[in-house]
Amino acid sequence: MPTANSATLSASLEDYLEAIFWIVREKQAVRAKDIATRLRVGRSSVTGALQALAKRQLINYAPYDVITLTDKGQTAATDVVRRHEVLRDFFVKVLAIRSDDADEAACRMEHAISDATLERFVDFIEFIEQCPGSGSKWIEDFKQYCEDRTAARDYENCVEQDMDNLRSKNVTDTANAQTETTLSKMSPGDKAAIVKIGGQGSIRRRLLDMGATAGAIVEIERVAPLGDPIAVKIKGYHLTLRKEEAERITVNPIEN
Amino acid sequence: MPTANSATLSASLEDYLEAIFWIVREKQAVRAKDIATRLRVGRSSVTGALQALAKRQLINYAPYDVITLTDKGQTAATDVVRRHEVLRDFFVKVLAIRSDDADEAACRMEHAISDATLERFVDFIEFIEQCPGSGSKWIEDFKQYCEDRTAARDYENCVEQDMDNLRSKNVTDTANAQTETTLSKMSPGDKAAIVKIGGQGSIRRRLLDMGATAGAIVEIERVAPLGDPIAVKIKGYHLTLRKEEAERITVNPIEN
DNA sequence: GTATTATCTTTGCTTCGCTTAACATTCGCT
DNA sequence: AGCGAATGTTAAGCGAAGCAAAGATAATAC
Repeated sequence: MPTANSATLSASLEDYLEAIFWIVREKQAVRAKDIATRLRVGRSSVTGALQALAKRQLINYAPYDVITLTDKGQTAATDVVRRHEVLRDFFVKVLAIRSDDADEAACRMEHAISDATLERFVDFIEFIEQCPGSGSKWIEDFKQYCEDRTAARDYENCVEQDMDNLRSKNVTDTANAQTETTLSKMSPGDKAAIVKIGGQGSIRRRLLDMGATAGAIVEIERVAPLGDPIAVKIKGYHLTLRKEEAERITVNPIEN
Repeated sequence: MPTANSATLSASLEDYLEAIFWIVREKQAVRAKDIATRLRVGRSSVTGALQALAKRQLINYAPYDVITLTDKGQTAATDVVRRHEVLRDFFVKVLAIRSDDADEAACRMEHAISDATLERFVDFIEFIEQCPGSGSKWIEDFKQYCEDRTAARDYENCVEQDMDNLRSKNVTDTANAQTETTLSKMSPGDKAAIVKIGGQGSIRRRLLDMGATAGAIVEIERVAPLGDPIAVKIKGYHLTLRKEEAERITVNPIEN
């Protein structure tokens, strides 16, 4: 039943195809050695992969002969390369990730992304580039914000200074300092930016460890009947806080 | 050399761990059957995976006994789940992907994302939620833009109307209609928004097929000495245009 | 308290992707 | 031309992940 033929290409074979694509660009001929070096794989593995690709009619292959992409292979390779480049572009242009890190990340994710998702990434990048007025300035802000945060994280007790940083820059400039409240007063679905984490229990430690310094967003997920265990999400982490802990956390509600 | 023990967890084992995590949440006890159903896998495969997880001290497992996560397993599972949720949140909140599609996409990508990249996603989501003033309105615009585009794509000759759409909404509101030029006049590194694709050669067809309607961004990559073959990138596709083809494409340059 | 059913586990097999070691071929040099 | 080095291929084998079928155990029914 499981025909190993056309339908889908394994991540591994996609990598080989991609490698061939690039080597064709860089050099004239494609040698197995180059593929092996590029993919950090034994030469014999390359032979195996080439045979698999040939069986799928993606490359023209005969032992000891030069390797070329068939039309079908060219199409498939182009597709993989596009996925890679779209992801890398996104990482670089939007997430402000260093170019080589972005490349590596793209390499790993390119095999897992769905068509629909990929197109959304494309649209997103395009949208940003179309909006020099608001969009790219906004992205610039984000990049700046990334740098500040990373820098700030190195300090131990960075709560106050982070707060200042954020207040002055990114948070809405309308004066909402008056709306400050504590986490214990919020309801499920609400979001808030952390202003200050009081107390010094293990919770505080844990929050700081996960990077929940001032400015981080807390989302209230569930509040138990008496308001005691409060389930929140912060930086993607789910966390359950005691009411007394939540009371020591000053936040700035965000209108939805 | 390749120790199969602690260091990294295969994508498959991460899936099992994640499944256990969720089943613990939903039901009381974790039964192998549930895992099998959830992961669409034979029961015997589950046994195998459980043994592998037990060997890595991630679960407490004895034949025919109930399954629980060890502390280490709990940590590992939480980590996987966080990756999943961060990605899903990003897909839903930023890319405006339907919730269940987002879930599926996250499921596939969660095993491939690096720590650094994940944190950037977290920061990005946080940044958006912190900026109700500019950020989320801007994201709303993007969502709107996505819908418009998808709708518009259904038409055959949607160039003109797409153009109107974009002009009135997202493109900078300063009057830059005067700066229109043709693709053949741009230099490497330049970016431009497509205004109109003239002619009716196969290139036009190809451009439309890849979704390069008006508003799409073209990036000039290389221009040959006499300006004849022009290499461009559009929607992630690399494309080589003849000069005469490029002359028929009206564009709106984007200042860098 | 047994009998039936549902659920696990074991066994044995397949595929994939990789490895090392040995063998084959081609290339480059004199 | 011929020899050695570089490169490519085959063979054997390993671990991961999956499957089906058969055996073992637990849960339930009667």
